[in-house]
Amino acid sequence: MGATVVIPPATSVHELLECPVCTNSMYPPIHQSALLLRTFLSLLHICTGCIFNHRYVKSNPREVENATWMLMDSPVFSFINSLSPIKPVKSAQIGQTFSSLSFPSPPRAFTSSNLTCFKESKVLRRHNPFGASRPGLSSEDGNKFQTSEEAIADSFHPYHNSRESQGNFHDGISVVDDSIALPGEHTDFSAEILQALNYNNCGNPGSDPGHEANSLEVFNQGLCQFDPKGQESECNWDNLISGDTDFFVFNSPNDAAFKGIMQKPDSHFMSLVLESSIYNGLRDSKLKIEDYRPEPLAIIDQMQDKHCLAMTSKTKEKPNVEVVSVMNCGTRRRCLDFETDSVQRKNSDDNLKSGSLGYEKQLVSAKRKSSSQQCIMPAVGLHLNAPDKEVISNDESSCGIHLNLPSCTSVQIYTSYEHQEPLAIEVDSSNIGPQPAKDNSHALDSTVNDVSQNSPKKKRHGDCKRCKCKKSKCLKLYCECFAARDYCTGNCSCKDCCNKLVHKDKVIQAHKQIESRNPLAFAPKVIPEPEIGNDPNKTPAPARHKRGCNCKQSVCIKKYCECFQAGVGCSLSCRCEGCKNTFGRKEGANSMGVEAQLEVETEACGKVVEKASQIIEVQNSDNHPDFIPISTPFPLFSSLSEVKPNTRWSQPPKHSQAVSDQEMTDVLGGRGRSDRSPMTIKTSSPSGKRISTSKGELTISFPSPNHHR
DNA sequence: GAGTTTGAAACT
DNA sequence: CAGTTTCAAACTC
Repeated sequence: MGATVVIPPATSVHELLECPVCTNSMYPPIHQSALLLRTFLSLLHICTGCIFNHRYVKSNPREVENATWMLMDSPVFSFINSLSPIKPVKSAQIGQTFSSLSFPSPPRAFTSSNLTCFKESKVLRRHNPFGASRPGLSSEDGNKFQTSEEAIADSFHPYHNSRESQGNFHDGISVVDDSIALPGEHTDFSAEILQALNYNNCGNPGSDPGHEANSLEVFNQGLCQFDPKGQESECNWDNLISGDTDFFVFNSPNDAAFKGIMQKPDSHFMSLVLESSIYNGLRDSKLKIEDYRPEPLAIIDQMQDKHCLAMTSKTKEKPNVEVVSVMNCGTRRRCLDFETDSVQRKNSDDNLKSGSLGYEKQLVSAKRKSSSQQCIMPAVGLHLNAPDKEVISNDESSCGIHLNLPSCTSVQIYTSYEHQEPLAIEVDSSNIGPQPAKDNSHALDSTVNDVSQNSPKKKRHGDCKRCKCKKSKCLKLYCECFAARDYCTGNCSCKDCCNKLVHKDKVIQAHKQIESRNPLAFAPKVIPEPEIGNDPNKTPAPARHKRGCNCKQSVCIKKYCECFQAGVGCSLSCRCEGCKNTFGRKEGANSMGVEAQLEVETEACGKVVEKASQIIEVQNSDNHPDFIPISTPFPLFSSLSEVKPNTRWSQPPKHSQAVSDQEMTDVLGGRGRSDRSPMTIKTSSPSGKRISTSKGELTISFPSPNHHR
């Protein structure tokens, strides 16, 4: 307790952090479900691989995160628990504004894999959250908040009861930006904010009275980035834990961090907290904050989505900062409206003259509507300087966060609460520039998709749709959501769905029933494969499907095959016939004749080469500055890199659909691995085919037909 | 978007 | 445990 940890900042946006334990580059964030875990790890700069098995993380990133409960027994967790909160000793970068939308275009797509962009970190320093400097926050106040550890603990099972799982957790991590200066102009605002965020009455009878108010939110600048021209907008989940600049975990809104943020409306600050079913704890914390803000406050009941975004932006304009917390699955949502405009503040009583009333009206309207109609509200986050704009979108399909930026750029962030779902942003920048590519979501999609790789049956190419169960009531493993231990959302198109919080009992019952039948039914399907010596040829994949597939028709080269879908090779566990899994065939799958095998291999390899050629073509034609070539450690494309020496594709070219992210992902090893180790792609020719290039043209050479594995 | 194919899950 | 049915995702048109 009380140890001071100074975390050095990365020096470059593209600099990868180094795990102090293993000295490897840190594994990037994998998906959203382990947000808090990754937050902790990021703050400690300890990579996921050092928490879990490195090879397992490589091959089963999602499973690792699904197994974050393991952390509870991890000494690292104890270590984290023993640390006092962190606060930065270096200021956030200043100079990016929403008004100018000068966010740098982040790397896209493949960033999450080997190329995760760990942006510039702040030097963080822990401080004692139990110090006397907690004005206005009594111990009783503290009881109102679920600790971040509790949130994590609660999050370890999607069907948890956050209130039932009171743990013996203590302090959280607080990151305070000491450098945040308070423009006098905004002093009143901050005071107002803080006054508004009055916690004196916030209570949580169910909480442990011994608990200190704790980490409330995880914020991270750079999570979402907006292109100045509105042509590019992305949410970079990697940034969420990458130690990026302003990374805040508030002890409470009364905490200095919160003050700083709110007192500095021009600070470049963004945050996004996804509220999934596993984030009830965090959500509860959020709920507490907003519960006791006297006004303006709107309560939106009976929400089902699971997002929460809070954001402030650095803008030279005085933003109306409205923080809207969206609760999920029948829990309430709270909406905050922070006005920074002094005039508006002074005239706060005269809301008719201020835009905030517009918010209020709309929010209240939304509340009424939601209360009366039990509508499913998509995620709502923060709205900036857009009092005249729609605050909350009731479009279920949007399932996102609607941001109205001062520059008239409306940013719609689409994200499912589900960790495996793609995240997307749409930017309506009609007033400031060309319309963004319709498929802005694609970039994010790819980003998050990368993050969610190796997870079977997760992604459905850019949309927010999820399961479509009709008969199973989403209470059987047929249902992807249920199988992933997630609740269905409004994004699902299922019928008679019972996989909702309101049917929690049914869900748990079904869960238990299935587990009684098969205790491992919800266990990761892909497990690490022990290395076979050091011969890479004998280690087709670092993981394999636990039970193996049983494919008959698809010959394991389509997503019907769970092995293929998981991006792993087939193994002896498989009972497939005519296996042609490009990620690796099971031993003894060479029953086909040499010619047939060669044909198959040629076809498979040809497809890979074709895709690679497309990529190269796109790259050459696009020549985008953000298209960052990097060296490839990975055998297949080390050959391709001959086309462009030392070239690999950290991102797909922007605005190009010539090669989809998914395709690229597929080409680059299937599921978008999140580690940055060389990927094992079985198209590296079981028969020893070699891909070489000459003057930019790809050629494939084949060894003797007698060559077999 | 509708229909088909496919293989896992569930059932017998 | 094997065979059959159910189911929903993946795929095709």
